[in-house]
Amino acid sequence: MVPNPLQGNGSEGKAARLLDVHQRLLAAYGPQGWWPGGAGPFEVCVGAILTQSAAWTNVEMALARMRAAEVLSLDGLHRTPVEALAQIIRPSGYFNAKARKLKAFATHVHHGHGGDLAAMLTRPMEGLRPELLAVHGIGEETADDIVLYAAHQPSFVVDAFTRRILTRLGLAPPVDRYESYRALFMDALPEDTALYQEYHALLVRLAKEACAKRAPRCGGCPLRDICPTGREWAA
DNA sequence: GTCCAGGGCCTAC
DNA sequence: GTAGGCCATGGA
Repeated sequence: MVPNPLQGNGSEGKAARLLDVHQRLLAAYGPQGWWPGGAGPFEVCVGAILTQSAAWTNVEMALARMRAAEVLSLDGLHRTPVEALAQIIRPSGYFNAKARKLKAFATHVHHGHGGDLAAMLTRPMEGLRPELLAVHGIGEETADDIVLYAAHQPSFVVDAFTRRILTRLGLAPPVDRYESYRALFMDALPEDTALYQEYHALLVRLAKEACAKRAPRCGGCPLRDICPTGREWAA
């Protein structure tokens, strides 16, 4: 069968629509420049863990406190007791759980790669991603954050925003799984790290700017004329 | 006061 | 294999 791109059914139609969505978001918001190297790979890894179910402003507070306490390094994570670390990262929420996760990450880099984070991150993502997933506290989204923004390898990041936006656009995959969403993007898009980084950041921008969970502002949404559910919220 | 934020682990069924 | 509880702060 030959999918009709105009109907948005079939993988080819979805691929074309996903490319169209990126073009529209880029035109509306411009490049977002998330984690463009200002934060080193280590800080990206820490940020990826701290941001789990937390607002980024809270993560920034925690990172600043870690920097001030001189524990924002692999060595710093090692020598700081988990209880002390938890107090430092308090503002990011779930601080006891996240302190354990940070310690687990540091321990893994130490034991698995002799403390050489760069060596770990230069592994091809086919090996790196499963390796990260095996670390306590690193699930699929966090692993992809690290692969994409710290290792600079093309693994698409799916978050709650991505799912919400695709659902409203009528582009959600039939099976509601992380991997289904990830495959949707990776099958549709060329394998391009910068593109994946920008696309994900643009989706987050859209979610905050127009496609909020409650009371979305569809009037100002750059996707309003290609979004089938926009009308429900137009008033 | 309520809701939400750049999730993941653990346990029970 | 999956649904539900749990972890917790700060801003809107």
